[in-house]
Parts: sequence; C-alpha cells; structure tokens
Amino acid sequence: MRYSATHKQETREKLLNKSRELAKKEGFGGTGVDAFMKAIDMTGGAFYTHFESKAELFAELVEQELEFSTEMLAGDEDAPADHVARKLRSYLSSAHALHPETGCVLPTLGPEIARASPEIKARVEKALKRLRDAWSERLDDDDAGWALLAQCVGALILARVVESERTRREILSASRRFLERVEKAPRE
Amino acid sequence: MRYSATHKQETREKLLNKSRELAKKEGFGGTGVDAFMKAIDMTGGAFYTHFESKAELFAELVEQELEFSTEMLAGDEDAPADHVARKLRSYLSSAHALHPETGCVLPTLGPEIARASPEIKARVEKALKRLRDAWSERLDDDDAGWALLAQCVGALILARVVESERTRREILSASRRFLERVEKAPRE
DNA sequence: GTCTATATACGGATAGAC
DNA sequence: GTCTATCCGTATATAGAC
Repeated sequence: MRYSATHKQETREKLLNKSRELAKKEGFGGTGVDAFMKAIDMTGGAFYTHFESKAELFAELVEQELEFSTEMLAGDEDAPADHVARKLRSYLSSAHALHPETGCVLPTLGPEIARASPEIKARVEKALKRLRDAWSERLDDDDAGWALLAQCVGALILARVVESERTRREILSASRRFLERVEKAPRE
Repeated sequence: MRYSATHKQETREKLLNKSRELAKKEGFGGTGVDAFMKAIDMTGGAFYTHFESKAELFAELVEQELEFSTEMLAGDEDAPADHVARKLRSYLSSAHALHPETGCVLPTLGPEIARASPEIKARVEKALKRLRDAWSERLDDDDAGWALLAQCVGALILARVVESERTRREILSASRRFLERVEKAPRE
C-alpha cells in the first residue's frame, strides 16, 4: 500500500483532535464534514474512511472529551490536599472562558449532548458520576460533587454570553468566592 | 386589504412564541425557517414579511426570552421574603429539566448566544445584570446574585446531559441542598 | 400577507480514479 | 487512503401569482 501501517490511525487521531477543538468553538451541528477535514488539510470525501457518519464522530468526540476532562479534574491519590480548589480556580478563569476550543465540553456542547441519543447520554452520565464521586469523596461532602460541577459549568456559560470583559470577570470571581465560602459552611 | 389591521402583528407574535419554544427544544441553528413557519401552519416564504433574515429572528427571540425570564425571576417589592428561594426550587426541578421548550433560555441556547454578535451579547448582559442586582440586593449578598444564577444554569445543563431520571434528580437535589446550606454560611 | 416555485448555496454521503 | 466529481436533500432567501 502507498501509506504506512500507522497512517490511518494517525489521521484518525489528528481528525479527532481538531474536530474536538472546532466543535467546541463553532458547535458540532454548525460545523460541516468538509470543515472538519479541511482543518487537517484533507478533503471531505476522505472522512468516511474513518467514520461511518458524522453522528459517529460526535459520539467518539464526546467520549474522548469526557474521558480527558474527568480524568484531569478528578485527580488521583497523589494529588495535593487542595486539588479540588486548584481545579476550581483554573476552571473558573478568564482564560478558560475566552478559549472554548481548549476548554471543557459541557459549556459548549452541553445542549447538543442533551439532544443526543440515550447511548451517548448514558456514557456521559457514567463519566460525570466518576468525577462527582471523586470530588465528593475528596471533600467528604455528598452534595459538593454535583454542586461544584454545576457551579463551574453554569459560570462558564454566563461568562461567555456577556459582552464585557469586566462583567465576565465579575461572574467568575463571584463564583470563586461563593465556593470558598461554602467550605466553611455548616452541614446539618 | 384582505387581512385585518392587526393581522400582521398577531402573526409575528405567534411566530415569535412558537419559535422560542422550538429553538429551545431543537436548537436555533438546528431549526430551519420552514420548520418555524410550519409550527404556526404557514409556509416558509411568508417568513420574510416579518423578519429580514433568520438572524434577526434570533436577536428578537433572545431579547424576549431574557426579558420574560429576568422579569419573572427578579421579582418586585411585593414579592414574599422567600422569593429567591422559591424561584430556585422551581428552576432546579425535574419538570424544568424535562421541558426545555418552556424553560430558561440559557441552558439551551447559551452556547449559541456566546457565539452571537456583540450587540446581542450586550443586550443579554444588560438583562442578566438586572437579575443579578435584584437577587444580590434582596439577599444582601454581593456574590450570591451571579453565583446562584450560575448554579441554576449549570445544574440544568448537567441534569439534561445524563440519561437516567435517578441521576437527574440527584443532581438537582444536591444543587438545591447546597444552596440552602450557603444561606447559613459565614461571610468574611 | 401568504402562497408556490425557484435561485443558489451548502449539508451529508457515495463512486470511481489514482 | 485520499482525491475529485457528483448525487440528493435541505438551507436561506427571493419572485411573482393570488
């Protein structure tokens, strides 16, 4: 054959990586197959050597996004004591708000995932539950896992729908202070 | 003319109302002009008597959504003392999560608004700031306005991307309990 | 004001040459 | 495996009849 043994796999990986960026920036539905392929300097026809359909790319892409994100956010036993607090700070940053293409998938593709197939949503649920469990266990707080996640996702959405950088920073810093305060809150 | 004096205005209102529902359910970009018109039993061609373009409909639709939502959530001086707590409970309900078409626009069209024009985002910002101010003033808590809004939007997104009704309820109830707890939290 | 018909572009997907 | 060319459906938008 005219291509190396690993060529197809490499192309697929490049395609997935670029697609994840593009989809988070412009929306998955808003990006055509030709645009995904052009981003890796290829033409539309070659797409179907790697995926049966555009929908299959979406499934793969969401799977990878959640795998990477949850692994990064959850942390392991070697993580420092303030691991969650650190992740919250970097998640709730202007840099994150200004760069959806390299950020968390939920504030960008959340609504599209919500409309996706039960199979996709079941896999998303599994990944999110692992992250929630990790955070709740680490903080010894049953509610905090889901609540901190929600605070992160919601604050990013708000930060991105406003126009001024000033308001964007207000939203993010209010959210950060709010969460710090809860660490000292009483539990019944 | 063959139509009453108020006919055009009535049609436009019907179109806007139905479009707001449809866009929140299927996404604005994912819904065609023909689909919007068919929802009020008309054909696509008539759309352009009422709007110059599909983008103009988006601007109008987002404007109305935020006007209605923020007015409803903010409350006025006649509202009961537990006004915000009531709104939080109804926002963070399974009913809301299961019915995007009649719910808040941010968890459904948030990412599309984030990609919209500066003019649209500036108007969204103005409406959101009014709501934030109302809540922060009512709770006498500078951070709570933005933070509660973010928690609401994020929890709805999470509740909608998971598959099982059980997990959906867990997310929403964790979020509600978390917010109740903060009411008793210390402020520095 | 709304209809049907249509211009024009772009969407996802396939066929066949290389 | 990737290319070009193409099929076909659907998208936004316009033109002209009623």
